[in-house]
Amino acid sequence: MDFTIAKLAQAGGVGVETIRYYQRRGLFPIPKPLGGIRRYGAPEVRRLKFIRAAQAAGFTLEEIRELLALDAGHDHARARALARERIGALDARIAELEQARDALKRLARDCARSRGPCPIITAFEQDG
Amino acid sequence: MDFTIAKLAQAGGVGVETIRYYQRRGLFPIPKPLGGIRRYGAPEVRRLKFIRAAQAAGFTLEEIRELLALDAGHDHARARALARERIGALDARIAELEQARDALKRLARDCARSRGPCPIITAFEQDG
DNA sequence: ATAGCCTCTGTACCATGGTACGGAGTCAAG
DNA sequence: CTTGACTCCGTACCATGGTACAGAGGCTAT
Repeated sequence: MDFTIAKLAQAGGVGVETIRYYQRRGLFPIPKPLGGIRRYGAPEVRRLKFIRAAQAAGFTLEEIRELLALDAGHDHARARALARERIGALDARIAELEQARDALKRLARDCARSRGPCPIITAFEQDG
Repeated sequence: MDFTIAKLAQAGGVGVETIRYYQRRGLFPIPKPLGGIRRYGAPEVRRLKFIRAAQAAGFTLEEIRELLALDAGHDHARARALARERIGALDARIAELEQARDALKRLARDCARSRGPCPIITAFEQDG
């Protein structure tokens, strides 16, 4: 509950430089130090975890900055708009990756059986 | 069937500079010009489409370069190893994106109904 | 009170996948 | 036989998301 930047970084599973980077990017508040060194606590750990989770959902740091700037979470409309936008992008990306995965699976199967040019390479060349 | 670089780029839906970049990266052969200017044909269009398809599947340009270097597609074993590796990564990434999407969907629904702090923001802070 | 580790600040550098630009050469049409 | 569009080449620059490092100062244990 009383962290230096290194402890905070460790708690969030990131590097110290990453925290500083987030501070520079405006994703992270810069607490006023009690004498030269900044102290962090549970809210900062949560914020850090939020950033990582949002990143996993494909939000860019800039979008995350905006989400965080919807101070205390009272601008529901804007947050929902960002969420909907991201859900759409996620649906599209998931479909794309599934298609790619299924194509690769088929090809890997065929490849094990065929002779001559590898289907993994030739197939992509046809319908790519 | 007789393309300059601009036509090739157009056929593949990329920019001219992107083709040159691929040439520099070794993903693309540099045909010997018939006098100062290079000519491309159907095989180059296929190769370009292959590159774009492989990118959509999440291969890096370096991996694509390797796939293409499995000259004429005869190194099945290596191609399959790359494919399997990529399939695993795709499965993992798809699962991650699905989880993120489902979480966002739930939150967007809750957000429409709630008052006070927005669930989209607070929820990520809990379980992020 | 000093060694040794940590912090702060600023700046530079990295990988990835391009994108832009200047200068010179090429090519087809008028 | 020149104009205008395109090509080639090299180099520089861009965004994204960090990562590294130098120099100065702070903190803690001995």
